[in-house]
Amino acid sequence: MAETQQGPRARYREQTRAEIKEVALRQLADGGVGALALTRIAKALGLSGPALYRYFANRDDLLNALIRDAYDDAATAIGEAAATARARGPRERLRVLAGAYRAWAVSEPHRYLLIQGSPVPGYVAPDDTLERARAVLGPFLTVFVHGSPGADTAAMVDRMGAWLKRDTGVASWVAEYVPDAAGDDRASAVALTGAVLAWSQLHGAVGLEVAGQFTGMGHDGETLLVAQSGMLADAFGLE
Amino acid sequence: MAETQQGPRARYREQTRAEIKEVALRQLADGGVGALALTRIAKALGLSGPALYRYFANRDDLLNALIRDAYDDAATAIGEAAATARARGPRERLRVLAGAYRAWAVSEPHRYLLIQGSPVPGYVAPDDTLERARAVLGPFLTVFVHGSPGADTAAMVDRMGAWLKRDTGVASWVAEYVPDAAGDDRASAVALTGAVLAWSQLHGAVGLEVAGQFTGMGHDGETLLVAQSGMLADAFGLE
DNA sequence: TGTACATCAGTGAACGCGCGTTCACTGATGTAC
DNA sequence: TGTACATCAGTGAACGCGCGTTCACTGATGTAC
Repeated sequence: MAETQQGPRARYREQTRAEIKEVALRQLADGGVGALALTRIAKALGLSGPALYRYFANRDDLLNALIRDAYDDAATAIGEAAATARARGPRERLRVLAGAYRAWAVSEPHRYLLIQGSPVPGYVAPDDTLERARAVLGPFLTVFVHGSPGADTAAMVDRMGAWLKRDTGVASWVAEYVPDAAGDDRASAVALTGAVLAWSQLHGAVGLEVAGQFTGMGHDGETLLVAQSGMLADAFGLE
Repeated sequence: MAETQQGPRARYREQTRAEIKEVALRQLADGGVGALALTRIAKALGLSGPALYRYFANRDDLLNALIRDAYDDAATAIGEAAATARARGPRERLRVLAGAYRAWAVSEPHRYLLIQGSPVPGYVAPDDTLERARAVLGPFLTVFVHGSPGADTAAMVDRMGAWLKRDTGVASWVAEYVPDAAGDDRASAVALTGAVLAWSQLHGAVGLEVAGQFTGMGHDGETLLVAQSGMLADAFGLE
């Protein structure tokens, strides 16, 4: 936003920050979170260790930045898919969104693991994480608003309804993505139920694929996704 | 098996090994895989560091043992649930198995993460891991043998059928758990499809719950599972 | 346009830490005759 | 039952390593007048 007002120094600074994150991601890619080491990043960039502290307060600060970026990137990918499929029916929109989610995760598994993998011990997520995570899931809400879930899902819809009543943050999030459900408690709860179910299914399929559990089966991450989103669409009577 | 033939020395050795694993699990529980440190385990047991090398060749060896145990424990839990529900219909059996899977995972999240979490970087799984993982999933095969999956799942059934033809290991695994499908390629593929779908769904639900993503929603791990297994049962026309 | 000053990037030395692992050893426990 | 020997648990010292982070500093770049 204020970028154009920044002098060359600030621009150079931003660039170096980007380079640091780039190297950090490469380390993450071939060594996991444990392999993220400031000293090694510095060396890779031809800098001395302490120089990095000009750009990030400490290791956790860098980790935070990477996580924020990952969420934002994922949200963008999902958002674009949602925009593309806006005119389609809910059933196909679900498939497109699921495909976009998987595509992003599979193309950069280490970033997916960063935001959805095992909780990093000792790491405390910053406050805005929740908001960013919601930006990723938001488009899924729109798929299910007009769905009518079956008997097995009834209990979950009730729970989600209660949650909406209790937590104004969630309520306004739902309202933001599905404004046509404003005031309709039932529709909001249904949308939320569908989104959480979709999230759970996606995490299962993508998490297993990323962990390499499907190797040898014949590449079926996409096939699995089609089967799953079909099931979910059926369960909500989507067209 | 040969336990009764072992002298007191061997028995004592087994006991110390167990104590080491116990402390290791405690470390895992409150610090993740990165917190597993031989020297700290030794200190906790009142031993010097090098003493541990009498019991485990190195850190990876200990990790292997923990992973093996976790798989075996999970397999036992699922196996017992399967035995309990043997007389029930497939729909309810699925729910019971899913509940048992979740119960085990939630009661010891660190062990679940050990076998299903992010791949540990640099760690190479031993050969018998596959076999143990199959022991966990085996009972799920029996649920779906006589199911008739819908259109969206057709492609996946085909893939699984091809996999069964290609990989004799999988084929014999399926044959072991669902002997009544012997020679019936279609039924075997259907059973395998259902099991993989169930696995994926369970991993999603349990993985998110274990990562703490559901906190604040009101405890709905079980509700989610009921919704999911209901959907899956519907998709396969289970009774 | 030139000068004085402030800001900022980056350095090198140093800190304390905990880690996995090896080695040569001591002393207790079990085994063979 | 007693003795000689082999086996095994455990120790303490030591290794090299890479880590995050602090500190006092140098030199270049930007800014104000």
